[in-house]
Amino acid sequence: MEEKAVTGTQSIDRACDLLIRVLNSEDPQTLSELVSATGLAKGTTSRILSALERSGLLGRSPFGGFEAGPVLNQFAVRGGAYTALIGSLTPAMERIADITHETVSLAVTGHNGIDNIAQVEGSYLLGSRNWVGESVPSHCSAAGKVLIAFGAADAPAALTPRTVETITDFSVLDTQIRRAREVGFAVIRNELEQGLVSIAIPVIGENGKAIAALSVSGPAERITPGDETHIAQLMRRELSQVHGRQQEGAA
Amino acid sequence: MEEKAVTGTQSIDRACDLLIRVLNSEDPQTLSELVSATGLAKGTTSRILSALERSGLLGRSPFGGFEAGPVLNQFAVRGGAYTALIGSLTPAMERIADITHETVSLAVTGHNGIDNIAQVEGSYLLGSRNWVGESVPSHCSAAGKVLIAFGAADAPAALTPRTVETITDFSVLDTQIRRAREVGFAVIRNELEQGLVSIAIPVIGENGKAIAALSVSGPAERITPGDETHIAQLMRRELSQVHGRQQEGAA
DNA sequence: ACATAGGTTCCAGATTATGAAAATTTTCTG
DNA sequence: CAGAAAATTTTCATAATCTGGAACCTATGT
Repeated sequence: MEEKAVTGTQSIDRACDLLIRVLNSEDPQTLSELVSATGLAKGTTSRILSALERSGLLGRSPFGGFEAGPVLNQFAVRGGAYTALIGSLTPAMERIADITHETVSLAVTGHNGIDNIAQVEGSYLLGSRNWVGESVPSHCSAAGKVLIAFGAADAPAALTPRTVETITDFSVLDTQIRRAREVGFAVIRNELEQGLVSIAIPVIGENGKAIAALSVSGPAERITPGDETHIAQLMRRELSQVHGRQQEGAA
Repeated sequence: MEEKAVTGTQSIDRACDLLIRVLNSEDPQTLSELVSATGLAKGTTSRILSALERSGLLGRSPFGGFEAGPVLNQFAVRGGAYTALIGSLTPAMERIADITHETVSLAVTGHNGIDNIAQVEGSYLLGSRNWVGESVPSHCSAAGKVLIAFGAADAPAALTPRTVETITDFSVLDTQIRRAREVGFAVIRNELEQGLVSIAIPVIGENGKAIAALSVSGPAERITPGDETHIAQLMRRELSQVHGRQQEGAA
């Protein structure tokens, strides 16, 4: 289990870390904040950030902090790799939301967990907030379980608990994964957040592998254990009516 | 005129260059392609790309090439810094397109030229294609001239010609910039592409400086020199009706 | 005007990135 | 399917590059 150390890229690893920290921060990050967050030397940090700024990957907020630069903002405007997938599935997601009145989400395997890439709100007032752009651990999300079950994601190295009901035992997780593979859907109930229930099915790409997960989420009071199979079937039905290929998938 | 060499970031500069090349390519880029494009050693390139992939900034296409990774795709889904600006100006752009029947574009100062970040099509069949996500040099676009005139962009170091009518003389450009500052709009006519006319006005931010440029583009046969002032006035009128602040601007 | 915090530049030193070549994997091709 | 060719990754000795502490700026606030 020895983490084989990768060498020859210290400065690049540091630069990537800094860049990603800035991209994942809501507000511009100052040099000092990044210095204390990373523990790097002030001079080193300044030099790396300047290089990233020079390349246009980072930019400076008018009030003096680092933020995403023109190159990446331009990239965002062009729309990332998920655009085609989201576009092809949005109609189905809207129909599912219409029928269930619950929030419908689309997620893919991200670099560090499961990335939520699209969401359609249900009509209930009490529902999930918008978590597009956020990531969750794979072991405590329905989408994550389904993506693991269908070979598109890995379980995290450590099963960090989010609630008292979060799965923290690999054998339990494994059992659920196997069951998900059998029945074709996965569920979480109070495992990510108290009172939150979510049911997910895989979105299968042209190569027969899962490329994303479609899920319905709502409060445990509304979505009973008896509803789970029904909701999964509903999602499968609507998904099967998505005509044509879903464009190139996303990892 | 000596380019003062920046030192201490060779590897990071190379990594940024590789990353940006991949992001700006339509198709996944293979190692070999990137090696010959950059002239770097094979081993070095492989090592740097692996580091970028490890961080999630880059990913591997199923067919074996480098493409934007999950971290950046997730960033794109969240919507970049321009989202608020585009959102607040889209209604005005649509009204302008309705009235003129021509294509209306929004551009900001990018890292290497002028970046087109939004576009509304006119009703004419003959019109500009969608160039959202692309960049043009500042000296041969109307948006670029206006952004230079209002202090939001710089002229390129070299005035590379795009057509026989492209301005290649700094004194001519300077005269036009000064004129643009006086009349409040800028024009290109056959300077970016034969037959293409574009008229741009600045979008002024809260701090009184230009943050973007709004432009109308169409064929020279339809947009005569006599129309220029008229179109600029129309744009200014619609822009002035954008209620409220335009959110935080973009550099 | 002074002090303070935040940021940049400098420089000697050794850790770190480099690139040629070998090893490995993948992709053609007959 | 084998065997060759191409593409990619890994290895390793070398020195060039990056590092980090301290000095040096420059805003901001008192």
